[in-house]
Amino acid sequence: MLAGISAVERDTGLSKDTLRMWERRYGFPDPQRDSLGERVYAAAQVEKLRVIKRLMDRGMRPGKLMRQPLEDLLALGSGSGDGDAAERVLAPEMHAMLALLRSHRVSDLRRALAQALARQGLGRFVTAIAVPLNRAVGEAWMRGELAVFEEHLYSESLQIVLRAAIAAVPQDASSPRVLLTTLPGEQHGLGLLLAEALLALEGAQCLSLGVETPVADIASAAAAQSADIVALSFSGAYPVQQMSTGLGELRAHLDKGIALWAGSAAGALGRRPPQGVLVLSDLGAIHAALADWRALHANGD
Amino acid sequence: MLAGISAVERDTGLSKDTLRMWERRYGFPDPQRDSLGERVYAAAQVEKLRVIKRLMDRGMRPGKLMRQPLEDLLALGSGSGDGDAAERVLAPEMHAMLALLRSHRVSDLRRALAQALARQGLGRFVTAIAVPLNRAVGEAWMRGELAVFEEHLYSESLQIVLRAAIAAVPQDASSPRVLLTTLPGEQHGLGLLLAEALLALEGAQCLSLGVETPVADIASAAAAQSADIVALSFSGAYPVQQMSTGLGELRAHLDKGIALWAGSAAGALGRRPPQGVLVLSDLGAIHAALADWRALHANGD
DNA sequence: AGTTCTATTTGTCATGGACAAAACAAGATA
DNA sequence: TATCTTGTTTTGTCCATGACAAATAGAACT
Repeated sequence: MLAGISAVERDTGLSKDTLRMWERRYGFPDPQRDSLGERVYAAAQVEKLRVIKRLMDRGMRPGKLMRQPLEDLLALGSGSGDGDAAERVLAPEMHAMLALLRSHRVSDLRRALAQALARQGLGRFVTAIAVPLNRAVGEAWMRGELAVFEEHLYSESLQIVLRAAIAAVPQDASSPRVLLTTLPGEQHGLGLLLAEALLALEGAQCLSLGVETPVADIASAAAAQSADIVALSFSGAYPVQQMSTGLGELRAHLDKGIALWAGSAAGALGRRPPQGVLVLSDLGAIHAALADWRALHANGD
Repeated sequence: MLAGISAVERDTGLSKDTLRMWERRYGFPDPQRDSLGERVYAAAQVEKLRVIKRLMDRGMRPGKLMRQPLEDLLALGSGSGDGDAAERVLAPEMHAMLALLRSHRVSDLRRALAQALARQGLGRFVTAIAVPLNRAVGEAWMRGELAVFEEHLYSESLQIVLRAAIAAVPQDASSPRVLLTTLPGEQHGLGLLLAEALLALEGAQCLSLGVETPVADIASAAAAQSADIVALSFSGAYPVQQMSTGLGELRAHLDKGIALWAGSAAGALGRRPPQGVLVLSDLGAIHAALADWRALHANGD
């Protein structure tokens, strides 16, 4: 269970440069060396690095995390939830779903998701089930209660259910036309799918490019499809600087008449949102944003 | 239209180290420097790097590609097809689809795909339409006839059609149970989806983990789901060494009774396939492989 | 409490050297 | 002719260290 620096980079998302720098500055990680003098990381250290990465995505700083033992880090992870109470109340069937996931009853999980969807409707399903479940899965992973492959199973199941639901929403030629994608480096597509579901439900005409579309190509696509809105999705793991730069560039490439929305759970961008970009800090904000857009473009634009 | 080394790494898939090394050895790329002495790549060079990368994925060596002008590289790309004749004959409606893609008629493209699927059946659709279309799209991209976002549109459309088709295949509790995924680093999920379609069609019970599952987790998942077969998909861009190492490791983690299949277009692995791994060089090989498996496990295992 | 300024923290980039693994070429052997 | 061995070239990754700007935290000040 030993990994070279390249594998660690793949598995943690931390660059080789960063790994070496941390070792130099903080003394962690502390890899062994093979006969060639190359770093060899023990599995436990890789695990700790993954936890640290996830905590950093929540805004914590590496210098303080680095020396703490793994246990304390895990405590940090579950303790800092700011909406726990609300979630626990909201979660009648969520726990059942988590249990299904833990016992690997995938088809039952998929069925439970589909049933919840049918019962509550797509809109409530997204905000009341999918979003809190996402967070719960992430936290369970960090506490070590969930293996990576279980996270994959969850992600796939939800994706299948959502895609089917989106396909079932009737698509008339209504406005606005929304182009959905993520910037290069953002491989997380679930948020995109959730946004697409809500938008489609509100009668917007959605077109998804999938993940990781270069800025110039987003602009081309928006022009070619005569989109009214370009909606980007960001996960907490996306570097703030890249987000800011990317949004600025895209805004410059994009026709003035096209709105640019950025959905991001990370609050960091909230302070200085680039001009001409609407930051939605929450999937729930989509409804209001769409209403605003429609009010502004009511005169048969 | 200038990019830092980090952006080039993202957009080309070439590591920073490789980019610097090429510059040192071959004199290309030849970036300008900003006021800080950092590399700044012109868009044309990034474009050429992308083409070179794709040619290398086909087995060509960088030393020879590097000094040739872009035009010659493009010629290499389209000329070296080894099945052109067959494809041109097979492609009655493929060209129509490509035309739809080029004119950005996405909903029409999706409809055309769905119609072809309904007419020919899932099996023939995959081998006679999806696979050659994949290749055609890739080549068109390399000739500069297709923008990145058009490739994304294509990929999304095909994915939606395929997922719907797979969901429509009745899933009884028949054997074998197949677990599908890709190794870390392989983000290309279309091949996986195509394989899943064919397997589901043959009555196998498919469970996909999506892309990039760590080796240890694949093994855990296979055990938890009591899979009979683990099927991995590799694109041409996947490093041969990583493929070989990964397959070997996975084979070691996996129970002896579980078969390990690797679908790879790259022939490079064909020479030295790791022991206990069945290499399928072609989606068409799935049928035979499954028949073999069933023959071996006929006695109600 | 809010704002400006300074100090610290942190990630990324550059350089140049080293080396193994892969690919290739050539010669030897069956 | 085809296959195997062996030497050579090509190629990517890794290492160490130094430098610096951008982000953040903390302090001083209005």
